[in-house]
Amino acid sequence: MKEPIETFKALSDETRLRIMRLLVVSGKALCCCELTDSLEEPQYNISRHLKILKHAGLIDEQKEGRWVYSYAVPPANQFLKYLCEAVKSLDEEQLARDEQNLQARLQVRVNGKCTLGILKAHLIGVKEASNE
Amino acid sequence: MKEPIETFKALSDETRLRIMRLLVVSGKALCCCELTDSLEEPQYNISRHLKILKHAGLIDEQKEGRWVYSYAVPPANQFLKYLCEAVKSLDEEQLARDEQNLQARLQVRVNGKCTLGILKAHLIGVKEASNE
DNA sequence: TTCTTATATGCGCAACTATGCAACTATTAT
DNA sequence: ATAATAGTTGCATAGTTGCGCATATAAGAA
Repeated sequence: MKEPIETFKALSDETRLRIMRLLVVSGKALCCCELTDSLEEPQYNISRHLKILKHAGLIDEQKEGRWVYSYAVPPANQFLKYLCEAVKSLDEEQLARDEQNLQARLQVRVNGKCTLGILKAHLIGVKEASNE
Repeated sequence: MKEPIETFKALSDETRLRIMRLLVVSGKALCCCELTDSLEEPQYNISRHLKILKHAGLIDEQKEGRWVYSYAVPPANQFLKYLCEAVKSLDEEQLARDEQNLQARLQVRVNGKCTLGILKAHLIGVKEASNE
């Protein structure tokens, strides 16, 4: 009974749901800085939420030098398959924006790999007042 | 974005997930005391969790005299349909026990309606040490 | 070795959550 | 009207969660 609860909990946070959505719909393995730039959330939050998603068994990761690529684990049972479909079926503006940001961000990959780190400098350390 | 999050949150609690499961798989409208006897959780908790599920739009209710019958709302979109299927697909011992308790409890309905209140007296007010 | 950089994490805090208890409302029965 | 009963809710509390900040780790670059 713990497992499904933990899965629902993992998806109960907006940042985590946004991350899952990008991983699931893109089908790609994305590094922390790409997710940071796409969601426009502080890097340390992305990192923390990735850890929670991983602990819940929804994602896994693969290290490549300084970069850690996270990807959605292929659903191991019906329950996870349905949740995955549920995430895909969401139609929210925020998610569409994230996906656009990701598309743009993926353009700067070199040979299919991230080489740049976080481009939106204000997301690295401190959260600034947004003057946009 | 608030809505899917609230839905996931609603399903992130064990008691609520158990309630939803009973409502979804039985397809019936169940009153608070039937759920209390089935889940063997204090009545006031069942009541509170029903309120949360209702607020999340997953269930609705229908009053009949002193009884309040809650039922799973037919999923209004793909997202909810998938979640509903996910809940149905769960295979947990606890859920099986709940369903057995419910079947037994439904036997005592008269003309398809509950007439008895809570049968397991210790679930009414105070939570006692279980000597079973 | 030293610097840079991608990612991770300890700390403190404010907000939220589930719970037990007790008291309450609302509806039916006597 | 009074009692009984199905369900609700306010309060206090213990536990959890997400966040900002600062700093740490780890791996490549100079």
